[in-house]
Amino acid sequence: MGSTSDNKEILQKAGLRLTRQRSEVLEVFTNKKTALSQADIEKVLPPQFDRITLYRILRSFEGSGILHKVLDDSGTTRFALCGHHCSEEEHQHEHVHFKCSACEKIQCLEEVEIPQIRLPKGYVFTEAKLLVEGICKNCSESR
Amino acid sequence: MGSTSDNKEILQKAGLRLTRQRSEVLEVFTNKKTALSQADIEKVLPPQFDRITLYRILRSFEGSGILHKVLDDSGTTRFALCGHHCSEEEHQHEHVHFKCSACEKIQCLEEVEIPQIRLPKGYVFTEAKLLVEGICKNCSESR
DNA sequence: ACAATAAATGCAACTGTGTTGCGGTAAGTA
DNA sequence: TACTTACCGCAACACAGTTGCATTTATTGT
Ligand SMILES: [Mn+2]
Ligand SMILES: [Mn+2]
Ligand SMILES: [Zn+2]
Ligand SMILES: [Zn+2]
Repeated sequence: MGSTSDNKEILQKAGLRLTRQRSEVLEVFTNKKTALSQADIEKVLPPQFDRITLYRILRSFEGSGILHKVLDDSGTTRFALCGHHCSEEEHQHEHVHFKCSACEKIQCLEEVEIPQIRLPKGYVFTEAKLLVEGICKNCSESR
Repeated sequence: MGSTSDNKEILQKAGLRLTRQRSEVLEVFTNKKTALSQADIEKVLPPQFDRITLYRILRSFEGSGILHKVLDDSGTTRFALCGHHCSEEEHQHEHVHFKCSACEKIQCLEEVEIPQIRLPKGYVFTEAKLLVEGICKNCSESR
């Protein structure tokens, strides 16, 4: 449950002003625990919430290390809350993203690290992004 | 260099008719060896080439195992040529995709396999897609 | 509490990608 | 060569992404 003071802290740390709109968006992310597309968020936000404002909030959150993009071959961009260690200077996301083919939800598996990759000679490694598809815990248990 | 007979074989195996348009698209993929977005392809194709035709060719190639989608957090879908073992029934892509932050090109590293991932209890593994970012061989050598 | 100021919002307008329907065209086949 | 059906090309539309600019509002200092 994201309290107002939590939101305030998060935004202050990021050097962003605390506005009603940003709080609402943060609420959405702390309630749902999955990666969300802009459309997903719009569905749960009040209908008068401005589309462009949401768009800019998402980008600014991404830039300042509050959210990170999640890879997905569906074509639509999704975002998820960053962990502790992310800042404007550096994002740290060496964890796995899991997409459930039953419920279609994508979640961060913060505890699952991406194994070391051995690249061919000449290639320089910077970062790895791993999407695992399968059946999530929820869906595999509920049957 | 993709010869016409190569193209014919590829399409026949996929159960698709050999048309001028499909040949042209296949040419593009065999010449450039990177993953390509629709916009990338349009740039090199003759300008009168129909956008929707290209769209449908890409989807039908994907469905029949000639092309596969490549994950990318840029938002635009990219495609790359599948290896030998892909068919309409099953795609096999347990290899790494590499995105160069200098030239922005994405290529398949067919020889680099995705390591085994150990998921938390309750999660069922189906498939993994890995994008590695860094500097490609070309860019790291040419300086 | 108030004013100053810089950041953030809201609206309009536009670009580009993705998607479907349908009538015409041409590839495969006998 | 003629037939059948896949494929193409065009029109039209849905929707995500993006920018400029005027207005509002959170923050900071008085
Ligand atoms: Mn994550
Ligand atoms: Mn590949
Ligand atoms: Zn699920
Ligand atoms: Zn490069």
